[in-house]
Amino acid sequence: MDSKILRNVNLFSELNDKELEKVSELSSLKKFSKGEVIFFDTEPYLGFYIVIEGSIKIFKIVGDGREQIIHFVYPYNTFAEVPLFEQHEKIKNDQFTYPANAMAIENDTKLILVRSNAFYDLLHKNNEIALKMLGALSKRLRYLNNYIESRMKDIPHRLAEFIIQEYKKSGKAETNRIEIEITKHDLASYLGTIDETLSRAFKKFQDEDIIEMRGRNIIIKNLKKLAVIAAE
Amino acid sequence: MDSKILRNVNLFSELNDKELEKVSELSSLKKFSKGEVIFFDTEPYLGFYIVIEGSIKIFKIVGDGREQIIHFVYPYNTFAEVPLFEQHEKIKNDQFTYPANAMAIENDTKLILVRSNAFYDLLHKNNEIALKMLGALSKRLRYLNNYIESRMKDIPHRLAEFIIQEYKKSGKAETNRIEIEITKHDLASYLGTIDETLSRAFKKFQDEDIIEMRGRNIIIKNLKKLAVIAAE
DNA sequence: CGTAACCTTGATTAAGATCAATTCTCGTGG
DNA sequence: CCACGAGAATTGATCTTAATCAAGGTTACG
Repeated sequence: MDSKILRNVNLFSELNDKELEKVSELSSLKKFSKGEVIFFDTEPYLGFYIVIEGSIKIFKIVGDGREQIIHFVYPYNTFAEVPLFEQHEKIKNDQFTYPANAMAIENDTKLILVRSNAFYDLLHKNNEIALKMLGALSKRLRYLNNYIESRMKDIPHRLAEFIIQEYKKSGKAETNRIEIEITKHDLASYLGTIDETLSRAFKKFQDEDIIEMRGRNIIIKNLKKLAVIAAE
Repeated sequence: MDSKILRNVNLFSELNDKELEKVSELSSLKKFSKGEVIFFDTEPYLGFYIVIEGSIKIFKIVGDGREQIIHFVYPYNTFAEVPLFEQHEKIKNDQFTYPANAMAIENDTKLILVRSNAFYDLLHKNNEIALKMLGALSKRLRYLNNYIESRMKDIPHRLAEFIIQEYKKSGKAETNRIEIEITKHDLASYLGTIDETLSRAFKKFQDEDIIEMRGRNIIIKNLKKLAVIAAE
């Protein structure tokens, strides 16, 4: 695999050529098409992934088979690093599985798999990497904290939060139009609900003249009201 | 503060005397009585804590003022480490607050506050500490993952999970009796519900002859059934 | 032994899931 | 270019779970 790609990954930015080469040797580029499963939460842990192109979703299956999306991962971000820090012997003996399921949500999704064995040594030698990982994990912890907090609010509330978040992400300067990149089904799952309930929440916002919709495009007509709903 | 106490904290086990002394200098032992607030999520971040004696709860306040307990912390465990790994400049300028609220749940709860400035240097020099922190954070991530997963199940399910977990913790060998250490109110909040609903769930289990209760003592009469409920 | 904190019980209400139909959208082949 | 069909999205009716509201009962402890 070309070690040049790795250089763009924030996690590896401090590595010298030799180290980069080492990671590269034990990493591999993998391609997935839309809907393809990257791993199930029952599979033994091999290593963590970096998204290079496309996007993936991390999800759990609850009781009756419904999926609950925990997050989406976009280029140059990593996922499934957590088991790395278990006792290494256990990973070697396949005693660890992935903590959730992962699936590609776009065609031509390109990922790098970094095998845990390769990474283990590096982590122990290179303090800078450990610190970067700490940064990444703490970011994830903060995210999960927010996630848990927002799960205590009702669905319109969560949807309002989501729309505002997307609005902030998307330039926001000149236009009030945002486009959601995922299917409504995935959005419902991400918000912790089902298609019908999401649909009704969208309808409610339209009836109240807060948004206008055109397929996957949302035009925000009353940001203030939306913010009020999101805030409480 | 006596640096001998610090030696018992797993996080610091690899430190030499000099390093330990350094941490000690910038740490302080604090005592709290039951119900005393350690920090609110609106206060600027000073550093993380280690529980030495007693116990504390970490919680969020949701919309209407109800509290939602995220976890309990017991002796020799740390809490509120996450903001440590933010850009240090921001912490210095008080731009970070604690991520949630913390309160003592026992009298004579003794905590050590490790100020982030002291710790910052250490973390950058001592790879072993960074690795231990990685272990601690990944453990927490796994915990939150489970927490999110269990929040998708109904209350009897979550209660069954809790009872089994407690049963496993408590020796479990000879007796089926377990004692819950926290109030039912805190348990309700931890399970993400209210007192009345928890009470009804307990009643349901008693009516079905799964458990028997005597105050805060639970006698498990049918572990198998309990496991079935917990499993789905 | 009295009072406050803790816990339980019952009746009612509300949010969202489930079940069951439609309707909409869009790509494909005739 | 149109018609068809499949998947996506919407809508309505009903059901379930747990929150809310309102009393009571229990326990612990000064």
